[in-house]
Amino acid sequence: MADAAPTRLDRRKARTRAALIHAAQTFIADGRTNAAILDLTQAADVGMGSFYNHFSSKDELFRAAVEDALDRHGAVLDELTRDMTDPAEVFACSFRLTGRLHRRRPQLSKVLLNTGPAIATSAHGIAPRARRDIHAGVRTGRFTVADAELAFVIAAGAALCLGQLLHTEPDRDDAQAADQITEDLLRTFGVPADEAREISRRPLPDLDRLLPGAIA
Amino acid sequence: MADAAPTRLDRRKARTRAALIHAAQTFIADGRTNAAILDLTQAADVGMGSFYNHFSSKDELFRAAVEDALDRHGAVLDELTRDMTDPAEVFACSFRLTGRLHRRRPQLSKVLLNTGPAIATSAHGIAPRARRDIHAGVRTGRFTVADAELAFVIAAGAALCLGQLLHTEPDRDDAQAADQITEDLLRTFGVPADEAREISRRPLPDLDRLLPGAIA
DNA sequence: CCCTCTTGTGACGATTTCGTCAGTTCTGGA
DNA sequence: TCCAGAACTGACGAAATCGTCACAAGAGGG
Repeated sequence: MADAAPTRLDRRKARTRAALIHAAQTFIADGRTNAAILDLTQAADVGMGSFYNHFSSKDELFRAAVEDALDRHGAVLDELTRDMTDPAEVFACSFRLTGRLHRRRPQLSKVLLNTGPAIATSAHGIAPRARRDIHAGVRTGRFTVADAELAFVIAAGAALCLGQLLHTEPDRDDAQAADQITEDLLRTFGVPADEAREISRRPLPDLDRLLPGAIA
Repeated sequence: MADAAPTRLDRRKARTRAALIHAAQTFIADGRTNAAILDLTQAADVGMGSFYNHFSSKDELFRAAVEDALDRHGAVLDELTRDMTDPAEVFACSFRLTGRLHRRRPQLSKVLLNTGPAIATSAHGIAPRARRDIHAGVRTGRFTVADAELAFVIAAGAALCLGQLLHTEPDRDDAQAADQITEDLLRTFGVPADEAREISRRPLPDLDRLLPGAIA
C-alpha cells in the first residue's frame, strides 16, 4: 500500500508511459483517434512491443491521455486558487484561466474539445472543481440558484463552447471573452451585477508562471 | 438546375442512401465511429459494393449522418415555432423542446453528444436557429447582452451539457431541467426574472405529434 | 420486347493493423 | 562481479479492412 520511493526502474517505466500519453494527446488534439498503434509508438519514439507493457488497447491509452491532460490542468487551477475562500472568486478565476488556456495551450484545448461534453461528468480536471465551487456557493448562500447541478451544467457547457468559439474565430480576444462569460455566469448564479463584474475583472496572476504545468 | 420530379430510379437510390445514413446514426449514437464499412453496410442491409455509390469514405458518411440528424431536428423546431414572433419565445420553445429530446430520442441525442461542441458551429440543426434568435433579440432590444455571440456560446453549451446530464442521471426530470435552464438563460440574456419564468413555463404543443419527424 | 443506362452486389487481391513472442537491454541486489 | 527479474524491442503470422471490378438486377425509353 505504502508507495515506496520510486526506483530507477520505476522511473524508466514511467518515462515510456509518459511518452506514449504525450503522443496520444497530440493525436487527440489532431482528431486522429483512429491512428494505428504503430503510429502512436513511433510518435512516442518507443518500440512497438512496449505499448502492451502499459496499455491493453488503444482506447485505454486515449482514456489515460485525456485523464492526464485534465489532471494537469486541475493542478494548475488548484495552485492558482489555493489561498481563495470565496466560492465565487474560485469559480471565476478557474473559469477565466480555462478560457485563456484555449489559446495558450491549443493542444490541451483540442483534447478537451474533441473529448466533448462527456468531460463534464469526468472526475478529473476543471469539472469536479467547478461543481465543488458551485455547490459550496449554493450551500453558503453565496449563489442563489434553483438547482446547483443545473447551474454547473450551464457553466460546463459555456467552458466547452467558448473553446470552440475561440477556435473558430481566431481574431477574438480570448481574455475579454472569458471574462465576459464569467461575469454572465456569476450573474446567472445570483451574484449582484456590479459584484459579478468586479470579480470577473480582478487581475490574474502571471499566466506564464502558472501554465508551464500544462501540456505542450 | 431545376430539380425534376423524382423518378422511381431516384427513389431507389435515395432509399439505400437513407438506409446507410440511418445505420451510421445508430453507430454514432453508440460511439462506434471506427466501425468497418462492411459493418455499416450490413447494418443498413445493403451490399458492400453499394457504399461507394453514395460516399467516397467513412468520414463522408458520418458527416452526412450528423447533418441529416441536425436537419431533421431543425425541421421540427421550425414547425414548432412557425407562428411565433418574439425571439425570446422562439428561443425558449426551441431550447425546451431540445431538452426534452434527449429522453425521447436518445439516438439523436447521442449523435449530438458524441459529435461534441463542433455542433455549435454547424450550419444545421438548432445552433444556427438559436444564433438567429439571439441576434434578433439583441437587435430588437429584447435581449440586453454585451455580446450576442458569447450569449449564444452559453446557450449552445448548456444545451449540450444538459444532454450529458440527462444521460448520466436517468432519474432526473428532463422537462423540469430543460425549463429551468431556459429560464436561467433568458435571465442571463436580460429578460426580467418574472417574464423569463413565465415564458419558460408556457404549455408546449403535443410532443408526440411533433417528434415523429426526428430519427428513431 | 429489346436495348441502354443506372444502381446494386459480393468476391477478391492488396494493404493495413493487430497482438504475440523470442531475444536483448537495463536494473538492483547478493 | 554475477545473476534474476523487469522492461524494451522489432519481426512475424493472423486477422481485419479497404477499394475495385465484373456481373446481376432494375428502370426507362423506343
